[in-house]
Amino acid sequence: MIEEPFAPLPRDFYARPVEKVSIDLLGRYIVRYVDRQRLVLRIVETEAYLGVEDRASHAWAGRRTERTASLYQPPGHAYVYFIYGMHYCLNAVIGNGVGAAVLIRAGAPVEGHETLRLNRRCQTPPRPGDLAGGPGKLCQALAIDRQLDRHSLDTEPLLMTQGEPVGESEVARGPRIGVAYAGEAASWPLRFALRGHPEVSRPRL
DNA sequence: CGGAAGATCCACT
DNA sequence: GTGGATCTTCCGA
Repeated sequence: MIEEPFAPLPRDFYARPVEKVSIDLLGRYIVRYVDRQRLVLRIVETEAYLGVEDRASHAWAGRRTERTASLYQPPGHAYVYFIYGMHYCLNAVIGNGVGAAVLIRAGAPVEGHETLRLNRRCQTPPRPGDLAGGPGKLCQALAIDRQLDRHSLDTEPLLMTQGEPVGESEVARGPRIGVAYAGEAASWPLRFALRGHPEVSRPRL
């Protein structure tokens, strides 16, 4: 049967190896309700963070602090954190007990273009990547902050849905962004994107 | 308790 | 391509 694009992804969607989930999330929708308006982005870029064994992960070496407690929730919950004094980043938790998660790095506008643009305070018309071409931009466009940390991603006001799934042949991969400090893990190819999509963040894959 | 760094973005050269 | 903004979080002392 054909799944409706706005049917929520079930919790067990996330209960798989983090790399698989990172790839499978490409093409899916992020659906966000704000003041009864529905905003929709199609996910075009993700990154996998493996947890305890991954020096780039907030759960590296088994770290478990007040902030990173969210990484140890059951599958399909949100981990939203504040970074660089001004940005938020959204993750989907895998729930495997070692702190694995998928960072949502970029999305393409599907619904609510005008509100997305206003949230981002950018000129009209926006250029590709302006609205949600980066993890901080994506959260700003969707008005996501720490209030949504620990939110279950199969219910309003923030959910991930079936969207428009893609085949693995459409997926490009490469090293993750902004983790140069992570030693060997910095070169692991755990960044994934829809091949050639204009809304993917820089540098392009 | 202090200092350093950060899963980023933007303006400027 | 480079540097500044801005402040929470974390770790070591």
